Amino acid sequence: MTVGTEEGAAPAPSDFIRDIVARDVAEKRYPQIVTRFPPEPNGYLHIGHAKSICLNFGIARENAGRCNLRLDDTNPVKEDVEYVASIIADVTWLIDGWADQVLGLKPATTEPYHASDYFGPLYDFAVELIKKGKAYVCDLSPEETEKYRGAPDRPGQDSPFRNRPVAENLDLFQRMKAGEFPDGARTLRAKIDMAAPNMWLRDPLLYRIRHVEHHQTGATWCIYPLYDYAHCLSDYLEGITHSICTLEFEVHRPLYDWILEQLNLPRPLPHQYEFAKLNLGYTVVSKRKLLQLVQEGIVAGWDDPRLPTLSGLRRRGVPASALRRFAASIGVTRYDSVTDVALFEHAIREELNGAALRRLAVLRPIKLVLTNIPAGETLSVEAVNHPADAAAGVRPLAFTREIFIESDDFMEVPPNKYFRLRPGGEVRLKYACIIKCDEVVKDAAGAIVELRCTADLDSRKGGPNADRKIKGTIHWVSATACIEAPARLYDRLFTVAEPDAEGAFKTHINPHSLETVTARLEASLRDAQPGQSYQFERLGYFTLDAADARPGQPVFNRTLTLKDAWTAKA
RNA sequence: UGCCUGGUGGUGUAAUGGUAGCACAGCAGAUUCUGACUCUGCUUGUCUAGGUUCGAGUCCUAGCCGGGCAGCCA
Repeated sequence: MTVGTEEGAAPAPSDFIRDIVARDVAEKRYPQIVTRFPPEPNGYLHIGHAKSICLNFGIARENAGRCNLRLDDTNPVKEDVEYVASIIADVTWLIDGWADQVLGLKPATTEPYHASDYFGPLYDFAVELIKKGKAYVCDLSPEETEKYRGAPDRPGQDSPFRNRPVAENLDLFQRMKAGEFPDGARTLRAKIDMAAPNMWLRDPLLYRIRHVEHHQTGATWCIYPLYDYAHCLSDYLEGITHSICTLEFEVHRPLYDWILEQLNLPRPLPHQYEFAKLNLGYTVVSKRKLLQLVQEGIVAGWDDPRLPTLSGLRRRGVPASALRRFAASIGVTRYDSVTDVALFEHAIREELNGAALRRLAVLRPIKLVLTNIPAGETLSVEAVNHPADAAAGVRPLAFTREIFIESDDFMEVPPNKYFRLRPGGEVRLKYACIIKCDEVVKDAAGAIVELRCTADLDSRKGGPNADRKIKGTIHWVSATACIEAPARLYDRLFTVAEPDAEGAFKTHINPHSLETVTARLEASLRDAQPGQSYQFERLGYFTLDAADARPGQPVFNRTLTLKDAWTAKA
């Protein structure tokens, strides 16, 4: 098998974040570059996360650094272990053979880091903030808190609890932790500035009370830190140097820096940098919307091959290397763009063209009888497994009197420049020989029943007519030696490039995003291997469906069609 | 009418005061036992207006347009 070469094909990626890292390396600001990928376990990872994973792990591998996988699990109400398992599987798959050597896990384990690992130290830091007069316990209700916050163009008001004495704050916070108060009764807030133009500096909440069990820490805690408080300190505790996130966190950066500053921690401190998240045409990349598609049964599950989830893409047959190649090709900027799916499809085709074994299969068959081959006779022809890789070898193909060809490959009244089969016309059967169409047999209703043709057996490889020039070459399978299997033909899930432009993405669902046909396949495909890509020649790339295929009973998913310059025009 | 941030061909990106380049897509052609792959060529761009400068996509000013921010979500 030929492998993809996305790392060798492109120059080392360069972008504004890597420029910053390079500068920090040159100035020796850190002993080692350490990044992190911090998903919240409340959903499945998607192609947008792949961009972030490739960025963070890429920077680590280019700088002999480390990238920690960290589950950002500070909100037990929304999170679940189901998601933890899928996240680990997806990240492992995506970086395997590429950046697995820089994957940071908890020391001496195969466990990823968890923000919940730090609940203890985080509590201690909070006590310190209180002692410094930088945080206070607030008794305002959620509604009152919102009211006091003001609005972007209007300053907020100080909470009446803002100037509580340190001793009282300490006592109250300890009692919050001890479970003395119900959910929502009190919070711990940073004491910053209720008139700050940046809303996130208006005494942001640090801790809230939630009497729920956590999937990692059980019933140990009933107060849970909020993102802004937990994230910067988790970064600090892990020795993260470059904390890379998406643009919507930009307004949080002053708070990230503020918390670390107040604690007077030994330097160097981590720094946050933001980049634009991925938007991809003809799909949605948002956990919330993906969840909706799954829950409403619009797709079959998180790993539905039509979804841009990593598990869906994997099941569809998209190799991890194609995702990496794609990520490298789109770059990293602060410009909020919509990437053309063509860029993604190109990356997939680049990888698959090199990696896929060639096979013959017919999706929509027409029967074709070669009248000069006796019934019951089986000729054998040789087919190559990969035209650009002789080491991939050859295989025999059964060639018989009755075969199937693709219905698209015959037209009674063809348009100009159609160089497939037509009445009285000739075409080459790939790897076999040239045939001539003598007769079109129809039923009473006028539908084509079969084509009767003559084979020029001298035009087989090595024969006297082997080099006869014929414009068209089509694929085929033996009608008597083929096998049948379901082939799932996927198309884009949405009919428009920006399904969520008006916020009603579900009105643009493509009703034809999945068509299942019974394909006729060359017999060797009975033993198709899981995880292997196959190019059904002239049709596209296919792979075994990991969930539904059984040994000897293949089920194929179409990853992607081949580029098609003919039907695009016709 | 608050704050932050961004605008380079159809799309994604590069150019860090000095020839606007690359990839994708599109178009045309060559090649082809895959109308694929490969190869060749072509079309298309610096949001606007001023200013600084020998020279501006880049610096300055003003405007226009887009994104983000008012969860006890992340």
